[in-house]
Amino acid sequence: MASIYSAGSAGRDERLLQGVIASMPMFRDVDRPSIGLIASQARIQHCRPGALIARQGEPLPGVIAVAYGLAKLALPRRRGEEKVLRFLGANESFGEAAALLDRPCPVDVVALTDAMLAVIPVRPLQQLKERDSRFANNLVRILAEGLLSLMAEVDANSGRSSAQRLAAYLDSLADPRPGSVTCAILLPVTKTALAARLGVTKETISRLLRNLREQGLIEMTQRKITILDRVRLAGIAS
Amino acid sequence: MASIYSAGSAGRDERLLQGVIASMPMFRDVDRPSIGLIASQARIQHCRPGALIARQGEPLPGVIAVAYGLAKLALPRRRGEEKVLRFLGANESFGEAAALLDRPCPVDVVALTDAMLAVIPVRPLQQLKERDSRFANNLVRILAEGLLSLMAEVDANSGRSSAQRLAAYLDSLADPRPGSVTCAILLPVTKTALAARLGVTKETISRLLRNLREQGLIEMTQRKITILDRVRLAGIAS
DNA sequence: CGGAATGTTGATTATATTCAACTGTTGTGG
DNA sequence: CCACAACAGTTGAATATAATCAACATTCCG
Repeated sequence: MASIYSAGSAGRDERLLQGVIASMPMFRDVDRPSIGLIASQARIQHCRPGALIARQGEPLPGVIAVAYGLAKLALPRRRGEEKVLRFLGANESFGEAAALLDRPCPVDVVALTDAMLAVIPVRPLQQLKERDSRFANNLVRILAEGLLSLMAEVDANSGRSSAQRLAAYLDSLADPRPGSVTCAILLPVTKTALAARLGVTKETISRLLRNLREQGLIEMTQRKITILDRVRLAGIAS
Repeated sequence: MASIYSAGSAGRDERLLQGVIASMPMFRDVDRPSIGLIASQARIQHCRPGALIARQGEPLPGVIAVAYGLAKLALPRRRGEEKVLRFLGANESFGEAAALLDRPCPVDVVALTDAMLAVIPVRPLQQLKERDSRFANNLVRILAEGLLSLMAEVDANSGRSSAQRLAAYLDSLADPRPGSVTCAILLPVTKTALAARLGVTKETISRLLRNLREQGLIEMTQRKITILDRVRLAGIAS
């Protein structure tokens, strides 16, 4: 098992850090000097797939921003299983709530691909929050959005069958244009990871996808899935 | 079915409002004049059990603070069923996130007992947030806490059997002193509401409680439950 | 090439829901 | 105060859903 300390190589390229940090929603409209001060205390971290970026229950090294690559936020379950709460992609960040309250990390954070992260330590953020009302207001917005989207997540996953959750997920991956009848999508992660994301086993995902194929709703070649009847698919998601 | 407009009687007792509002964590250390200004735009609402205080998807009349009584936050499911996210008791509040972002209410809010609420309209709160950094910081704290506790909730409810969730719930109701072997607790709500809170049917709750009784872990007289073996109960919660 | 990771499939089992019937409790109006 | 309706809770039988177990196939990579 990978440890936090072997999660990957780290660096302090100031230019890179400023760029990554300045593009975070958190720092929107925050003045350059403040961003520079934060960047000067942050660090870059490169990760290989499977690297453990943060562990549930342990102190958070800081707010984690993904520059490129993909990670997952997961609740560990007994026997190496886990429930994936969400994926964390480029330009997304994690840990604001726990960092600001000095609470332990509520989830495991694990790299799914090669990834580059910026790790922004906690104290400078807490200080900036006190000093800069623009930043504080951004925090309010980000935390409120996080709360509502987590509620939406709970709403979507409770009281819906696994078939409905899968259909909804596939539909959400499809091109937002509703005009196209068929459309090709590429799963961003393995089917096993998708299963954990939907809260089911890989066996169940395999069977559900087979059903969709047998019903003529999709075609499938490994991670490439073609939606043949988006209307009926959306119907299943109900 | 009760409508929002028949949810109960409303009033504007200024003293009462100031007292209720000043005691909210949101307004801690906020100066009196600001609290007075907020209170002057808020209103008191009395509700009977079953009254619909806010409906999912509709605009929120404002942040809702409970002065006394009990309400539930619930995700409506098909056929009149629902998943209860949490109960809202005296001195708790709801709606900060949706109010600040001008988003529709993410859940149904329903009174479970006679209750008195303060309804604080959205605009004054948004304005105070811009003006008062103390208030903004309180908001950050409250939203971050809400986010973490919702995550803890998801953690507790996923991958645990209904028996484990019930045992954990009963244990959480018990007197925090770990010394006492047996202890009497009183369910704050009906068993049907408890079932919805734990995400199961009332039939399942009935059977689970019967099992606990048959195993000699609890005694039960209606809503009064006596825990006979707290250690084994905590063991079931695992 | 070979081994690890990923995915598939069938059989079996566990968990909780659904349906249906019934009992107990509570609050209200006659 | 009692009758009765509405609500809350119990119980058993049948059913649905997805997990688990076990075996095997496929793909990915070094």
